Amino acid sequence: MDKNYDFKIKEKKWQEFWEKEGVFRFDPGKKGKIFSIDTPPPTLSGKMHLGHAFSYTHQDIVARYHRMRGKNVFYPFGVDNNGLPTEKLVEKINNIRLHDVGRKNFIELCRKTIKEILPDFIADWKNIAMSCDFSNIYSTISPQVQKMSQEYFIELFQNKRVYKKYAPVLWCPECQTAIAQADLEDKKTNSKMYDIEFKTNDEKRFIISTTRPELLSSCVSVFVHPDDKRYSSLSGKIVTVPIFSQKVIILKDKKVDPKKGSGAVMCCTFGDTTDIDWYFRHKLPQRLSVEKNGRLNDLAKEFGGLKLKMARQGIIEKLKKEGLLKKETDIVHTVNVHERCQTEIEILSCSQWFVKYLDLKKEFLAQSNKLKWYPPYMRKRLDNWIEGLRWDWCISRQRYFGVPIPVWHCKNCQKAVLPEISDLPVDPLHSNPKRKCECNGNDFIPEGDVLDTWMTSSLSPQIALSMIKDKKKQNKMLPMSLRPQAHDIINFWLFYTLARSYLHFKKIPWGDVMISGFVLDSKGEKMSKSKGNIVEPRVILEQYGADAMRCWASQSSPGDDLCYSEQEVKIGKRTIIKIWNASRFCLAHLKNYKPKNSDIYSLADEDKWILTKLYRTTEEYIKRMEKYEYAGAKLALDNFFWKDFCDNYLEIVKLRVYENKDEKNFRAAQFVLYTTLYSVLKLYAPIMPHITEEIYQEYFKALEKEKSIHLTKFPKLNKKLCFFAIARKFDLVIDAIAQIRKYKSAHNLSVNAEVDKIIVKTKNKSKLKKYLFLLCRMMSIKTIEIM
RNA sequence: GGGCGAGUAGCUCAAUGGUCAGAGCACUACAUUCACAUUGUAGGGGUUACAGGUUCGAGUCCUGUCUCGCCCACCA
Repeated sequence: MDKNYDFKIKEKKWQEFWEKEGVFRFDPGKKGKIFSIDTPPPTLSGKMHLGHAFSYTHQDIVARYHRMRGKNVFYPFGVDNNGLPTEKLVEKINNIRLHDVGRKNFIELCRKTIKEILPDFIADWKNIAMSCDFSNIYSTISPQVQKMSQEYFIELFQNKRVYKKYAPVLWCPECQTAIAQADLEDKKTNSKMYDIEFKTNDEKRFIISTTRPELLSSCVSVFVHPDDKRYSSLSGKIVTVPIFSQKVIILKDKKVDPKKGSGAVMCCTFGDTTDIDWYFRHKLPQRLSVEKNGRLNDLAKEFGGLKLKMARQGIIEKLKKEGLLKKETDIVHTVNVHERCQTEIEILSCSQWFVKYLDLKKEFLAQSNKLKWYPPYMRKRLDNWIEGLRWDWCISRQRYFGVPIPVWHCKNCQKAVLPEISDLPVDPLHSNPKRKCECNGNDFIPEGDVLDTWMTSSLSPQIALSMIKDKKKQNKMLPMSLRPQAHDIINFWLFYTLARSYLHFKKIPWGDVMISGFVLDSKGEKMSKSKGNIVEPRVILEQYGADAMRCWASQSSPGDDLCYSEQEVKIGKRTIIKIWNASRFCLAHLKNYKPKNSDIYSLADEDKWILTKLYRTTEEYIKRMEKYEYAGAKLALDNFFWKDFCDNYLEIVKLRVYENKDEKNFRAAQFVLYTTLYSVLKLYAPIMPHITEEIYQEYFKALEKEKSIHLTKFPKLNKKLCFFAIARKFDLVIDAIAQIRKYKSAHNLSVNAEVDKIIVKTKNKSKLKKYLFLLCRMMSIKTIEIM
């Protein structure tokens, strides 16, 4: 073995080897119980961020662990490259806006851009040593996936779970599309509360408070609290809205908070969700003055055509001039913004497609309860979300690059006409139905909207399994074993997948759910471009390598956030070097050694001690890993490897391997070095796949049939190599060694310094006696007295 | 406002209700041929956020308080 381990050369070498040899290719016919993973298909973006490197490492450790436990692991890989996120990326890269270039050109540009950036993007996942089957990567915009997405849409349509309706919807004026409840985010904003004077028909003046004076033209009523005595005489009266002069009625509703502002509030169609509620409950008229492009329309009179912010300024100025603006107060309040672009959302009425599921909350909660959550408390997040659902799922997007909604509308009777399954995928804009409408009509208006990207990615279990040719096998693999993902998309991807699985199959999509936390910067703050505290995985890989990065990532438990610390990546690198050097020592004494079972009859007590510790460590490691506690498993292994094996056992065994006097005794030591080192490597393999592969190939491969350490199985827990009583006795020797080291350290002596006589204090005089000779030789002491 | 989680050494975190609460990092001292200075040995460092309670025994269980983080709701 070389003196130094060069990760830059070796990591690349083994990644290429795994790929070339198809080490992680899935073979449905292979022996072993299947362990299937619903890998999160990363959303296509320029490059991987550290949060990805972190959470994908966790799932990869799990995949590698189960593979080495003898399971047949199905670990697919896909890329989510359709819909709004991809469109936003393409707009950014090419510095264009979708509506400016037109549908055809934009879709072409999307395809071209994806083709250019996809290989580099996928390479990032290979570089962190994901053990996915990369021989067959799915893409959510591929014709096959589009076909599936449309097919399942049609199924929902036929089951009356999907409907189109003219209704108030959440709207992003920036992206110019309807969005869903899940796409909202909170944002704290500095704003102003304006007190504006209204006047009733009989000239009574009163104040309403609003943060959105630009919606005055949309005002359809004024609300006060039923018990608010200040306004009891006003209710039922007609008021005139300032500037726009529409007459509206004053109504009572308990939702009004008398303490807020003046206690009187205007209701607009639509300012917020309360307005929608009032619109339906009080059967109010609609006055929609906000257009889809975020500008006011003619209802806003001279402010028509202005963007909302400009309109607000103009309206405020006019109110001031007319003496109707009584007060401005600075406030900080939270507004809903679109998660993809941070633009404040509007509510407007238009025709959209929805998945009807609000009636299924109870069923969804029951499904959530059937899942095994790691950590368990994450379930509450989902349950909370399900309980708080208020809108059916709006699934249509007024965008271009996505899965088209496979529907035509009959011009004659307005009915929706759907394609045949065998004709999928279709783009209604470029094809016609193959048969006439039921009404005999033959003229159609194609549906131009595309599906919400989550409509497709919520089918990830089906998409992943569709890559397995054997249909029977596919069905048997549902539910899948595990969904690993980060906690930020529990409300999106996890929920939607659970919902789809229930709607289509009445099944849970997977048995286990493992949730990863976030990566924070060294100060515990979120990483963001604006703060300039982003750490790129590429930089870490370049400097310390993938194994070191994985070593860092594996110290956090499921659900826990982790602060990035370069110092801790360095510890990962140190561990790798330690493994390398310990292996060099062991292998130097294992030349031409072939393990024989008979060697165990000559085991010395120190051998039995370390083998027992190994047994216990392996047991603990497996126990932890089965519960997805990779951090705990690693901790147990680190302690064993560093302290028990390197610091103590290797130091003790040196006497024997260097002097090499007794053949049997020597072979026993070799047996232990072989067994322990090999076990340590295997147990480290899921966490640090490259260094362990390198040492396996260097030595163990010649004695094994598997072409990669990652295809070998973990050491079996063998009771024959477990000697609890002797190990307990030998702990006294370890204690004595510690005492002697302490003495030498206190007297500024080197560990090897010769000492004439040392007195060791112990309660187990008789037990320790047996080991005095060993202690003397190991610690360079002439005589030891025990007390 | 509702829900969830966390609070243990300077920092990052361990610890089935059961020995004197442990590691790593950082700090200090010492040690250099023999796997490894990308090292080893040792040392200092604690009112386990606070206040009660249950128990033979509490970092761990219960109640309350405080602080921080996250999710959801509110958004006039």
